[in-house]
Amino acid sequence: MNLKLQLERLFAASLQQLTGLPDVPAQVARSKNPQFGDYQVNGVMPVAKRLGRNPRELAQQLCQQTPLGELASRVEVAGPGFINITLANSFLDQSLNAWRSLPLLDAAERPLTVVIDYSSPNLAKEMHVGHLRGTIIGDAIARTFEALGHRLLRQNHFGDWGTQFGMLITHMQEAAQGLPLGSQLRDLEQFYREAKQRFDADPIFAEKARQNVVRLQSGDANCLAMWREFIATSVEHCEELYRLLDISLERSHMMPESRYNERLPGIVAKLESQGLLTESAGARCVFLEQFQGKEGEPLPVIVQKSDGGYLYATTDLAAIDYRCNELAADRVLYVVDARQSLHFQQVFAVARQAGFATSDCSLEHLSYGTMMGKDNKPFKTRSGDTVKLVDLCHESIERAFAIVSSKNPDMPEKERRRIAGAVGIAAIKYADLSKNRNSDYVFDWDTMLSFEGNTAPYMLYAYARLCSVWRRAGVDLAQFQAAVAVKAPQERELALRLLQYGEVVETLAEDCLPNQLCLYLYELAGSFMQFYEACPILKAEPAEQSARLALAKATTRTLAAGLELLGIRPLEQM
RNA sequence: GCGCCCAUAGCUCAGCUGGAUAGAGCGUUGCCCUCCGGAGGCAAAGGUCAGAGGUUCGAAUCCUCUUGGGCGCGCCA
Repeated sequence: MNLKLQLERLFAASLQQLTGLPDVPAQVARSKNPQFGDYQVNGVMPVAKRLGRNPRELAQQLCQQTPLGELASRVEVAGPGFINITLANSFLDQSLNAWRSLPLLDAAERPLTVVIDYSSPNLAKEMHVGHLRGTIIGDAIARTFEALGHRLLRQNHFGDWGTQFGMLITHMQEAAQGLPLGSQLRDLEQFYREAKQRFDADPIFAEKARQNVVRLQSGDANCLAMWREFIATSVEHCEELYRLLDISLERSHMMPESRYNERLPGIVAKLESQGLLTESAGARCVFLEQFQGKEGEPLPVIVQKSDGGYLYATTDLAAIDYRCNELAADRVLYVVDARQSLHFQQVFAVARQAGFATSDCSLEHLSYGTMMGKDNKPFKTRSGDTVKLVDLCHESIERAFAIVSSKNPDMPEKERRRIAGAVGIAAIKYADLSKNRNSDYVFDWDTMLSFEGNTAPYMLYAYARLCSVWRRAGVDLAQFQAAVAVKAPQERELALRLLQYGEVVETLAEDCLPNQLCLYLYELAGSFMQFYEACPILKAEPAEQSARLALAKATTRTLAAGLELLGIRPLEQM
């Protein structure tokens, strides 16, 4: 169900017929202003300009030649050459009634293999707020592609192989005596800080750490064993968070850096055989003309250090090779923060040049901005430390619990805890997802936990209210079958909004901006609230009641499905 | 020095990739409970879209410059 696409095709076809020009888009868009109908055709004016014709005249002809049938109740030329379309109520009814027995989303006409690289924490430390956005946004995008029937492959490219592991292993060797390792690693952040302190302060420790990196990478059994133990603990920490945040990443999606280790020499060899490698100050680099550094000197992509070690650019090249050639990806999406944009530009360019990425494989860096505190500086604790993700989640749940308790003092505590758990996590996710990922955003507890405005609590409330209607009506949602019959303006508005679900989700798979879906769901919830105020359901006459319940059912399904794409579980009561 | 991103209502943010009179929420000022969950709905006030040029039927959106902010630029990831 994609009204926009349906109209676009109708008008584009007759525009082509009318002008003889191939591939002219009709530029159908939702109308912002209700006086301009539901949809508008914007594509006539540019074409008229190109052909030196009168745009209003051409628009008039286009209206007459486009077979809209029963679809529209009003089609008119307006302004300099817009065509405004008002859909017929009967068409809205028919479409909604047909939709009842269909999946909410159409399967993609051309299913793609889409690889998405997200979350990808560094296992040396515990996950902190810096990982939040990528994890949440990536997860929503992944769920969306899946729902549209694409072949979606999650890749959790976590950092388990860097230089820091030498440091951590050394600290484990020296500090592990006495306490069992498990208890030491309970606070990974603390453990990392201690190791880092010793590394910076003690040259002997630092030297041992460097040796341990070499031993680890060359397969020393002892080092490997300690490394495995550390990684296992760290992975458990991540998984605990994924469960808490309801993130769809699982073991099978783990494709850490270490897994590319044995491929790295081959990557460098291929670059060399293609004459792309240059040695500079002992390091092996690829220089591309389009990248310049300070003072206009060429900027290298270093793929092998002077000591022979490999770098994350090398691993990323190996990952591109794997994703494009072995996984046969059509699109590879990197949900990584904006500061790495130069890195990805370089790596993508080298990958193309060297043929690791074929020309029909699209490499996309979906970057996102920084999470800021209320002071407009990167979000930190009062003492200036990074905030651990677990702590953030628990604080959110606690705050939600206080709010839920004040709203429902008589509810059993267990129930309030359950609701607070869902609301607290939903609030964090929704606050992030509802903002355009490209910009930095200010993290504010009061705004995100507010029940007013475009927030998780408002959305969950709207859903709970819907569920309450079903309980009151004594009707089983799954069993209920009745036809929609739109009359009141609020019913019409809601019906139209419902039918736009598909086009919104399909757009999301194009531009990967989940805030578009949030906005849609917020407007849907708003349309429902207005309908709910203006059109009584339970007190209506039987015929009217079942038509309204039919609208309510479509709303319930759509809201639940949309929230699920965002990784948010709706609550039946709150 | 070079490059990327950002600047929209008092505050927090949208603006669907160039469409008509720039929209929400908070806050402010009012209104609506004989009503299915008031955790709601309705309304008002609030704007030089940082500034200046340019492109064109049409610009918050594209181009150039200026100002102000964030980030990144050789062996960390």
